[in-house]
Amino acid sequence: MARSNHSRFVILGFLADQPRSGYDIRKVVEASLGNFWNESFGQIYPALKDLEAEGLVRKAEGPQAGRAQRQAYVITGPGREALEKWVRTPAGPHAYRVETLVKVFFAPLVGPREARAHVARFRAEHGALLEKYRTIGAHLDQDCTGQPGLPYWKLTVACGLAVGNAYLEWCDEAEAVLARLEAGGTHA
Amino acid sequence: MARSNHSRFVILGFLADQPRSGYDIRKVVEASLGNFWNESFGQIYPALKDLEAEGLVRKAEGPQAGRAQRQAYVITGPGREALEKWVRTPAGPHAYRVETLVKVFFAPLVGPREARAHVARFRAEHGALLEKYRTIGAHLDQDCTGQPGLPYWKLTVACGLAVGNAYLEWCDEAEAVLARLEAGGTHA
DNA sequence: CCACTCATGTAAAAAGTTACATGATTCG
DNA sequence: CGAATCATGTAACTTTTTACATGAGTGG
Repeated sequence: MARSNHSRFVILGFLADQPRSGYDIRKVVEASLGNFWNESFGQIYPALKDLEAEGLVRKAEGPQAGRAQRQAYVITGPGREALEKWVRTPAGPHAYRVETLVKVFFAPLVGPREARAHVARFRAEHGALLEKYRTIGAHLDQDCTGQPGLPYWKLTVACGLAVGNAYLEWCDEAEAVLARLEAGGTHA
Repeated sequence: MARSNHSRFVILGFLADQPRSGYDIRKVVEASLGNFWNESFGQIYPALKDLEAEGLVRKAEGPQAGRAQRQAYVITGPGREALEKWVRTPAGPHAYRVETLVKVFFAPLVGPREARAHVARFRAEHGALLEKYRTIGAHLDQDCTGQPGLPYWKLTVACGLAVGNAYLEWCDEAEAVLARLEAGGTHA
């Protein structure tokens, strides 16, 4: 089964919006796809080279805006076609690994106290994430008014909020269950 | 930063419960950690060899229950120690990649109709997942009554349910937004 | 001038998936 | 006996992370 190589298309996606350098792409991925996707330089720079070799992007000519070493890339016609094709393609199954849940699963080995610590950290993490999503949402409303992408982008933020809230509610439930176990139970 | 090599510990975790073969481990991971973790044979068999070389597990002796070729492994004292240490160690940041959200993010390129298709598939996927979690929850209640791990295991299922429901609710919201866009909007 | 950020890139390692090869056992 | 399942394992490949090396420009 041919692999889908998502990184390439994420890069193309941001070049479709405007010319950007590898460094720019990294930043914009972090700021917008944020916590449901990320790309490291180790992926971006080689991918840009490959994309150029295949004619899906080309180097922006002339003096670059900003710093001297900066090299922006521009998407090409075939690049746009490849991108749109990928966007239309059904997503693969949603695989996710949640280390915290695995540790809660095995927590009978170490007792409810340790499990509660995991839950507490998980709560802090997702609390912070929710804050971040709220900030992103506010920025979107301010900076992107009128842009056709806005409703789509807000939906992705809404998903982060919905799931983040679900995690926090689960933390409440877990905390209650584990506190009762710790109070009442005899454990190793 | 030394990597944590989670697979090893998941394997140890299931050997702590009872002796199992690589094949067994694969099955039990799928059945219990299910959709928030998975291990493939390509990870399990090499990992078992390594664990044995390090003295964290050993081969079960004598004729194996079940088939002839079956080779079960048993966790050792040091293995148990290493496992408990890992279970106590704080989980790393919760990284997750949601391909569907990336495609929704870039969907302005292809219009609301395509975005709705992504949402519909996402809904079907998570609907099925919720069913699975309910089944697992029911099995837990039936088969694991009285086992000390039960409340912990139920918590992991509860988390799957909470998040799955959040995804479904988001699908409703997304569907509504996109339907409005498709009806009213002029798009490329 | 020094520290910091901007910027590009490579090399190596780690992690994970997939496909394949092999053979035993069970069930119809 | 043939098909399906049980069972183990390897090799190749893809993907991703991490660490490192390098150097230019900016601000104090």
